Amino acid sequence: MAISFTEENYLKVIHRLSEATSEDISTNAVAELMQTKAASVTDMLRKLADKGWVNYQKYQGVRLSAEGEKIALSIVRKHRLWEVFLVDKMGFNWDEVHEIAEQLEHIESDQLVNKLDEYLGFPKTDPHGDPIPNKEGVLPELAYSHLSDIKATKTCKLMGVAQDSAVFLQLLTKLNLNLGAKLDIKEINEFDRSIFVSINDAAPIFISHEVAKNILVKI
Amino acid sequence: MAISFTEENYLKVIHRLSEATSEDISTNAVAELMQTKAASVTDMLRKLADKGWVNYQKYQGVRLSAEGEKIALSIVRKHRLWEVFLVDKMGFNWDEVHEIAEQLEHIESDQLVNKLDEYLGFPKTDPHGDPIPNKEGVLPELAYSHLSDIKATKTCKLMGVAQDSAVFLQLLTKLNLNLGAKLDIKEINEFDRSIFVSINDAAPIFISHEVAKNILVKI
DNA sequence: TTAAATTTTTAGGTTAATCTAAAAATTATT
DNA sequence: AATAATTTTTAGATTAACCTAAAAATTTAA
Repeated sequence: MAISFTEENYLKVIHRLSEATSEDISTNAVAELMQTKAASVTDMLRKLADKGWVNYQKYQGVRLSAEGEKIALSIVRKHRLWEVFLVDKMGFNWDEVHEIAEQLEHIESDQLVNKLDEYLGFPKTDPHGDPIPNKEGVLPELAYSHLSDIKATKTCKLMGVAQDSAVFLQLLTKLNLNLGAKLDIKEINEFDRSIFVSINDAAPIFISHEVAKNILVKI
Repeated sequence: MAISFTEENYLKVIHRLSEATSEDISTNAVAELMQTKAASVTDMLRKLADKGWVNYQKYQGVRLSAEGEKIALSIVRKHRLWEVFLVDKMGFNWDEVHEIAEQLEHIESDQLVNKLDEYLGFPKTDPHGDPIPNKEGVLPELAYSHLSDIKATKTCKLMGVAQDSAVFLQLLTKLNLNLGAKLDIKEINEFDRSIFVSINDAAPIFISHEVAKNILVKI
């Protein structure tokens, strides 16, 4: 069935919200991420339900159907593969690719996506460490922790970020916090939950809880 | 000023029609290429004129303004660069890339286009031999002849095609008529204007006038 | 457990891009 | 040059995606 860019974006947003919870997704939550009004969301949810891509009962919130999930994952796959392309082949920085990938994710050609995947060497994650679904829509399992959840001084490796905003990514770059960086946690401060950490064996620095919450590490 | 995909497609079509003539372009001609109705075209032409991208007086036809020309050329540039990408990097055949490039040409990022151009080695033509405008919108001059216009037996080189349809391109591929092929014209038949020609020194074959009209050669 | 606050939906409109049918203008033909 | 044929425009609708304002349902709090 034909799908519009807008419908794709709704499915993507519902998918994103569903990853964080097992509850049904509220109209308002969708509205906020879609940067639109709740009334518009209600209209669209009814339409998506008619097409069989979501399960929706009014006042009860929404969740993706199996088919909706499949579509959402194919968009995520395209988004993340294009991000790899932009960074690895086009030479963009990791904080510059999100907006362009938002456009490229809507290009429709399974053949192209699969050729791109091959051309990039079947990457498992995008430049922010987010997992890339394979052709069948299966996400590789990556068991990462939020840096903020770590309770003891130890060594870990930066594997991803929980936020793609340019300001955040630029800050990380400035601090030398790139994908793969080695982190030696020296101290965890109870007072403000800041972390005193050495990055790639450099002199240790303080990292705020706010930043640590958005850093994913492998222990 | 913001521009929609549809507006971009109208400008592209008017540009294409303008290349073939110095006259103003008729509403019907635009309607045919846009696969829509004349009434819809009239509406859009008024809108494009309001935005300053075309000069349009009702009943008098339309032509691109300087600014409209600039936009159209930037779309052509993107379309053709993406076609090179699809053939050279993704491994598509020249008859498979048009539809995908129709989508990719609307991706908005000057930075991306220029990086792509560089990545591809600043190609002068696309996989069909069509010239690629540079960053400034200047088309390289390629003085090619239609094979059908050649009057005497001689040797020439296949430099491009005047049509991108998949059936035509697949026929050329079957006949070994690829970009760069050497053509030895052995005979030109007055009766049906067919051409007896040897391709890359193979045994000569007959090529119809209809096909010859759509082949561009360098003498 | 009722009232207050919040969330969600409905009702009624708007805009962009399209359509059909009819009217107006232009071009071609006798 | 008048009429016929064609092209183009106008008028009035339609659809997708959005909006605001008001009504209805749900949740929270007194």
